[in-house]
Amino acid sequence: MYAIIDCNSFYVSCERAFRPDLRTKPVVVLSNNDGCVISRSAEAKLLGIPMGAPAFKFKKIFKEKQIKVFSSNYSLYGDMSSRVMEVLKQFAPEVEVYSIDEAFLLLENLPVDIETYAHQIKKTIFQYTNIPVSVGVAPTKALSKVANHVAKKFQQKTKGVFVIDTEERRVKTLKWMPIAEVWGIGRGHHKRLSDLGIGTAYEFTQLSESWVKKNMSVIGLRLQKDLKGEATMTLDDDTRDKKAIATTRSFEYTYKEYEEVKERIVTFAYSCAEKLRKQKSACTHAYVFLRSNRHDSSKEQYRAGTMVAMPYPTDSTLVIVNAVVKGLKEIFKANIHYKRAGVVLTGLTTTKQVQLFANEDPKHESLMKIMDGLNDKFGAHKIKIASQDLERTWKMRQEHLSPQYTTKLSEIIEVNCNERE
DNA sequence: TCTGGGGTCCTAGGACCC
DNA sequence: TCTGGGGTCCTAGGACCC
Repeated sequence: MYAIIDCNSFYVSCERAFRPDLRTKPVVVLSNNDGCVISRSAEAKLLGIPMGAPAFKFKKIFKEKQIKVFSSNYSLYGDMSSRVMEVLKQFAPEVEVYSIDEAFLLLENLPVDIETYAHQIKKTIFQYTNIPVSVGVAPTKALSKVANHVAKKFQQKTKGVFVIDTEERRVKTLKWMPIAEVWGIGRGHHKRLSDLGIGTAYEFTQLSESWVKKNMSVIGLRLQKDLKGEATMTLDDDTRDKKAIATTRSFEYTYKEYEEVKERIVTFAYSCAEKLRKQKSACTHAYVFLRSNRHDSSKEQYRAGTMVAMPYPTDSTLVIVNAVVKGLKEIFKANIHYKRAGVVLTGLTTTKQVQLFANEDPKHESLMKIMDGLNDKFGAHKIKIASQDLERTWKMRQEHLSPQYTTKLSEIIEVNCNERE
């Protein structure tokens, strides 16, 4: 049987873990730049705050309804996530970390019945991390996601755990499950299916395989089989390397000048190259893109992107920066108000393969080692290259940031003192 | 004033090869 | 009458996920 463990309102729960006073209050967490709502507590949901709500439009409501607002604090969430995953590893030999707040477990040879075991998992995670989770258990991954949806939806009744372990229960659950909520059904597929009169997951399982294959590709077909109870997906090995590495951002303001945009692009490339070396990969291509503000129709709209090839597979910040600047020159257009830009590295290979080519100036490798070492020791972005603005680091609006409870020593001491008080 | 960011996989179609 | 056919690789774009 597969279990999926999913943290409830994860970012909000991370903030609450260190603020017990907020445990029953409405809380939301905002995206980068304090742009829109990306996590809501149950209380905030009840007050009608939708997912993705633009913060500036809801400012008044936040105040009126006394909703506590946080800027996103990714180092905190990342750290809390690893703690949750560590606890999970005690419960199953195989764990697939599926996202920052979810993991699949393969459950076999259990000491107790499966539902009791699922409750034990939930209880232990809360005990060790203060993070509430929901658990769905079923014979296939897609069905376990359905079970998890039920556990979340009927929290009182299920106590956060739902198991699909009989054919009768599978059918009953799928007949209730709205097709739009099924894992793997997005907007496009939902539209196509509802045009056909399909409203529930069960009706979807009754469609002919040829129709599903034709209209939803082999992915849709796999999903259909999985929902029928025939497992087509196994646990993924989550140690495998990424196939693309991206750094993309919206800006706090719009930029018009080439030099300003270039400085941002260089910083994005720098950050990508760092991530690249961390997973010991090299890249062959970089994609650079620019966008105007799509919400501002009074200004000229512009979007452009280009793929640039590296002279050889590389992990050197200097080579990558040169390449993306070349790409930027191709797509930069004057008199545009730029709001968003990004760099995506692709064609990733392991560094070992790269050494076969050995085209790179050998000095780069030792230089990169020193740069990474210094940034590691003295804090990210202390070492920069000449085309980066020395005054700034990331420049993001973060008006409601919580302290670095788990990763900064002074904060840890402070929290402990408060607890003692 | 003000609307996120980082990923995966699949398919169709073009370029190119023999 | 009749104007090949099979294959690979790459890329853009679309679908989806959290």
